[in-house]
Amino acid sequence: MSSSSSSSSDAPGLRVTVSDVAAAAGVSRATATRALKGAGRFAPETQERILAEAERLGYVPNTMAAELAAGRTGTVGLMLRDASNPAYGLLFSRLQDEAHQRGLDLLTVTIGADEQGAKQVGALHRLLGMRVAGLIVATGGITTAQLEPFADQVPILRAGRAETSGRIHSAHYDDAEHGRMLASHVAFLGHRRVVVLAGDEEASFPEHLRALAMRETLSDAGVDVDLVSTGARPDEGVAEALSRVRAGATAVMCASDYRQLAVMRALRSAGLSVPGDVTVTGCDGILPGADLLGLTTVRIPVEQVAAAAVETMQGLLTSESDAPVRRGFAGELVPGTTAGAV
Amino acid sequence: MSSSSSSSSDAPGLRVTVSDVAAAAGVSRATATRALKGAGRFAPETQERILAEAERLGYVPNTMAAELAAGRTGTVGLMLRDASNPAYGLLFSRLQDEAHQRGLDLLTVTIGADEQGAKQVGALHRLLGMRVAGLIVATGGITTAQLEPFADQVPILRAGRAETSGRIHSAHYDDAEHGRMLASHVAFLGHRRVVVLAGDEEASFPEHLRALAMRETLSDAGVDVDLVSTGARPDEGVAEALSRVRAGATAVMCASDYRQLAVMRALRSAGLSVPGDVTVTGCDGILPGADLLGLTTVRIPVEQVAAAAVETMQGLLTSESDAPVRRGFAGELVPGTTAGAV
DNA sequence: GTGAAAGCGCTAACAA
DNA sequence: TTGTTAGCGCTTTCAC
Repeated sequence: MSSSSSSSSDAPGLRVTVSDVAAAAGVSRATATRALKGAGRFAPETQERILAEAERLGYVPNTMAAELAAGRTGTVGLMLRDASNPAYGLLFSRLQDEAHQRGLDLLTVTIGADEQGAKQVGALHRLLGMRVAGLIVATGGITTAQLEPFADQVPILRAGRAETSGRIHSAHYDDAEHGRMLASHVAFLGHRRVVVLAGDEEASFPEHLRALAMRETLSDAGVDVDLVSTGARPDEGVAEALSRVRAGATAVMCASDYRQLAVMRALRSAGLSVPGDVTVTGCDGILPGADLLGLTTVRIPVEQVAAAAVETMQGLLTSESDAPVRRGFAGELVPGTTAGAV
Repeated sequence: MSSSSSSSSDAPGLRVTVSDVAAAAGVSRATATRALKGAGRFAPETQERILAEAERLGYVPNTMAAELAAGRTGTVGLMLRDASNPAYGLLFSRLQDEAHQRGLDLLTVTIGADEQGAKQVGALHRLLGMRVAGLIVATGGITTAQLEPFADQVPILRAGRAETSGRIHSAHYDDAEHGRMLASHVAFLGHRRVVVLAGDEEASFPEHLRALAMRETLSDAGVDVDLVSTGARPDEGVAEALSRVRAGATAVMCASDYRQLAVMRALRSAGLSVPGDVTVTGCDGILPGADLLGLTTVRIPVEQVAAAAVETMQGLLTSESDAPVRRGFAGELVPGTTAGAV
């Protein structure tokens, strides 16, 4: 069938190169390349033959070679925070979907939430080393300062959390608004003394933002606020919160659903009822089964943030606009059964 | 400071090449390469100088070029099922951790649970196109037949679900055992008529395995079994299950925690109490807050599977052994409050 | 210990 | 329409 020279039958798929395909089809490498990707000029019937040979040989184009030669990359790098947290898992999933729909390829590396700075930078370099066309950063573990040096060489967008640098774009949750929504709800329910439980700035910036907004909103409403700020682990500070409850607080506002779960556990073993004795709120709204638990929370707009992130990235990739893009999104209050009137 | 020729100051990091570094340090490309990666021969002080220049210029090695030239890849590809499911999110997270600890780099692509075959193959080719050194497949969406052609060119390991092909390795959950564990528990509690609710073979193979094992174990114990087999969506078949309960079944065994949640929702709105009126069980045990809901389930051994997967892959990468590796792991029964004695 | 040279597999002008 | 010719940035013998 084929009238080429020096082709080996029974070729091992991944070792097949364009040259092999070209030889098998009796054309030059250049023609094969063009026909294979359907760009440039070539005779339809030539293409047919080439495609057939490629298929027959099990040709899988070498992406690295292609991108190296072309001098550009078709992929966008994604740095993700540990996906064991469903909120990040979902964000990951949605980012993937959006990218896929828009024809962008995503290459993902993840970093544990608690990794050292060195590892974070390592992951960053791994992606940059592949010369990704753009970078989406969905982890708070990497700082603006670490990102900034590369900002004028490749578009960088932070997803999930707001950015302060003028050179880095973002599609983020409006966590301050989330805090306000929940705080208003609690104040409206008539609570006059409230504990706000959150990770500190270091441990979780989003939680920190939420907590600050809660405090402010509550204070403005004339509510007494006990701010308990702790580390990253959800059970930290729970005991402290409990003692404040015993001292008279009627509600515990948690900066995340994880903390809310931890508080509910503690309350349960302390024999206190929710919301009978204490009102509890969280934030995230991603947990499957949250409805059965009746969690009072805010459902964060993961889908919107993901869509905005990918859309913005695509815009940055095609246009040459320099203006920093910043888009914030607020979620929706989910009034559950864990919050009650005083 | 530097006595090189034709170097531009203020170089843009990602555009810096070894040649630039070499020139800046006054050595040849070859020497620079060696010193940079600390392999081969070079004078310690030369290396020092080269490293310093690299640092100063913000050199980020081009991975594609490196791997193309070297003819090998340092990364393992990971095909992941949609991480919005916490069980996969956690698996993802643990695989990452393990790989990281063992010095393997993971490159991830994900595919929605419901994607067409074409997209799955597209993702597979994307990874193979990068000439990954190995492939870990953590999605049921891709079939053995699609994988097999490549099995002798690159080690392939399936994570999570068992493999039947003799050329593909696996580290998987022992889902049949999970089914047995739960069924024994329910039989032990004295239920004599039980509904088993699961996705069919097509929709979810693991669920299918669990369900079959449940049915067999229950039957062997002399229990009447109503097998309700449906599609992938967790709420499918719930109405059917309910009607069987009304017809006398005292327990609903779900093949996943998601279904368990769906059943509990339905039961709640139907005014039936758990476990008073009906016993409900699930499987997965990954949901945060499952303890608060009192879910009766099996906690699948994600950590063990992830560790085995990466460990095995590393072995395959280094040794030349051909023997298929198959390792199955069973989880632990989590007796909750959703299952009661008759 | 260091450098020169020959590619890795592919793409992209430019000729033909 | 097709082929020729240079590379992309890096690695790696193999001489010096």
